[in-house]
Amino acid sequence: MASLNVGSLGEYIREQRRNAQYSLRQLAEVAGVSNPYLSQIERGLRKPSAEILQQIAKALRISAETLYVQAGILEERDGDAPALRAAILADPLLNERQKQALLAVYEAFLKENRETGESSGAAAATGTVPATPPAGSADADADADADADADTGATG
Amino acid sequence: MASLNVGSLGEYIREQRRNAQYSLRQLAEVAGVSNPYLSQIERGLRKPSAEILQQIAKALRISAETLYVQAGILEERDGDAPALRAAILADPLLNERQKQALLAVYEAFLKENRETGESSGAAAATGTVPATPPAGSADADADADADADADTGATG
DNA sequence: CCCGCCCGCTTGCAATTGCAAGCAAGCCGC
DNA sequence: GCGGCTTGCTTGCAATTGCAAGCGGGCGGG
Repeated sequence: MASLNVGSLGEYIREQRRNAQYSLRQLAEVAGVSNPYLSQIERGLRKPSAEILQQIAKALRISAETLYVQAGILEERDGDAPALRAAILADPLLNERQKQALLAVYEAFLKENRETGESSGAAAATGTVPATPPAGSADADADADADADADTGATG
Repeated sequence: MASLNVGSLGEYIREQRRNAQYSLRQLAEVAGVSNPYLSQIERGLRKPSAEILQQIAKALRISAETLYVQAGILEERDGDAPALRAAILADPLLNERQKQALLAVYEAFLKENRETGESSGAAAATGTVPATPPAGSADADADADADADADTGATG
């Protein structure tokens, strides 16, 4: 696996963790992995197995597939727009009429966004749900420190 | 990972390999893994990484996702309504309002289907494509031997 | 008999993965 | 100042992963 992918995986996990306002130890605990290992993963020093990615994803409340894609072990649904199209078409719980209807709604929204130039440019593009940290802590201070570390990490 | 899953993974790979009429060594070579390791995988003695599964799947000309599902590192798609939910929430081209709207439509369809008991239950099977073996060999004999081994392997 | 080829599997080992124990630094209250 | 707590990271180690070298067996041809 190219270290480039592993690097982006770690950055991605760190980003999601911060979005969720978890400290490294908090996420490690919730995910059931050791905090040093999670640190190494975030810094791209280790390449975690799919099981570990699954655990991390679950703790971050994102889909495991998202992390698999980042790790390069799953193909991206290439093209964000086609991804949802494919998902709609592949959903076994919908019949053909409903699929087409959903697609039509989706296309209408895309068109609307193109015309208004509006989209959810929120950083939570991956559907991250900011979770409350498990324990109270000096959140403001932790964020400040985390930002400084993030700059350092980007160098790695 | 429960050894049960690993066991079924190995059995599945062996089955697909036989369908493709590959010997263990042939598949190992095409997949780019060592033949002893492939043997161990098939017998459930080792739990391969996603990368190895990817290589094996490619050699067998099946989707990697199929093997991921067998290995338990990917959720099976069928009946997995949350997958489309996740896709909607993950789509970066939609804003929050549109995401919620699409989800509402989706939920309405699911409810409709539950009441009518109707859905397009087209099950896209794993689509195994038997491939021709890379080299000619005593296929009949190899199959006979392989069957005997298969029985032994099932005991393990 | 021999040899060569094929088959699947055994075994020992190096590299990798994931962890436990612990470090250093920052912040806060006394 | 101190101690207690939090933070992210370092380090050594055990277990696991994947491989190379090789085994034993079957088959066919000389």
